[in-house]
Amino acid sequence: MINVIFMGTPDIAVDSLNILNECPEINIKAVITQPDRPKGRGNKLTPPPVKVCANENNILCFQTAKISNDEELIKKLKELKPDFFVTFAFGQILSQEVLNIPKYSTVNLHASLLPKYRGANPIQRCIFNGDKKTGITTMLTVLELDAGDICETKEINISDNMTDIELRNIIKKESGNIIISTLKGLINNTIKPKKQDKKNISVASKFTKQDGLIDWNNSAINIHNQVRAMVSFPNAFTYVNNKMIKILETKIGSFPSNPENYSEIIKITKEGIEVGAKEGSIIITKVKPENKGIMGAYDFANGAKIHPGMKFGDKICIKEV
RNA sequence: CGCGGGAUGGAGCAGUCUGGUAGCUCGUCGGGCUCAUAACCCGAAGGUCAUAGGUUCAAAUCCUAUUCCCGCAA
Repeated sequence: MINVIFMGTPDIAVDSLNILNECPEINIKAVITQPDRPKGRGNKLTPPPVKVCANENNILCFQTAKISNDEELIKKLKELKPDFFVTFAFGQILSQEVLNIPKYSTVNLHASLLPKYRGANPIQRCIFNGDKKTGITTMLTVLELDAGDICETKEINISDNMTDIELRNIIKKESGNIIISTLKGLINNTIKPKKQDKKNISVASKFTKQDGLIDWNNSAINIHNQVRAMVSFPNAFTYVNNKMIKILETKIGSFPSNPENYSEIIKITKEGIEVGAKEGSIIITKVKPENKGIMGAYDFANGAKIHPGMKFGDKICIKEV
């Protein structure tokens, strides 16, 4: 029996926790997650998804804002005598004292092919950059962020229209199996962790609201990648009639590049609103206007009286951030 | 009680301030034109205006309460 303590927070980690929990050779001694946070409309206190999952499965669950300073929790963790810590999107940096607790090691799941895209936002960044493939990596956790030796990797192909939500769901489903095989491999000594290739290191930072503003002087393919990388957050957006609209889904259009028509609406069809960009055009197919729900671009054009010849991005007034 | 927007035929919206015949762009159905069409022309069906009370001769519109949906900020 392998004794594991699982550390994670958001939804993407929930499947892995479930799969580990169902594995007969693995015993989850406890789950560590972030505290409940005020969230959404009305600032309601919301528990992290991993906590909800732990409660449903009657797994011991601790919440802490900073594990490396939580002497009481560290003491409890030592008493549980875990073989491994497994971390996945935990959102906290572990101290050396914490890393020393498990009998074998701390294993981290990371949603990229390390050493590419170290850091907080590997899933969205690889789509944003137009990559054709990414993957999942298991690694030994060290003090430096995502710099530990690599245990196993699994490659995932990114299709041309895949969104960050779709990619996240794939990773969510796949990651449970790779972590189990890594734990077994480490115990049986069939996995020999390898150093990361320092030449290929890159860091993936989080997006801010401002990263969502569409630059219509950008190429059609770059705008398309921006839109599909940001569907969950913060959303690609532009302005029309002095109102903000979020753009949730696009296709590459067929109109040729013409510096005169950057940001101009070329035509409106049932398929969507076609807009000029550098190196091609973009067909907007799904939008979310200010204070409205998600709707088809054609429906939006009907109601909001959008016509060819109008331009996106006019009358922009962005508040200082 | 963090701030704010919204609910009107099948879809997206206007009308509400200033109460008085249910409107716009589409969709659907029927007909016409066309080699043809996501185009154009003619006609039709389809709405307890979120719910419950109140004010009024009269409420989508004003007042009160309720439900549901959404944006922003953290």
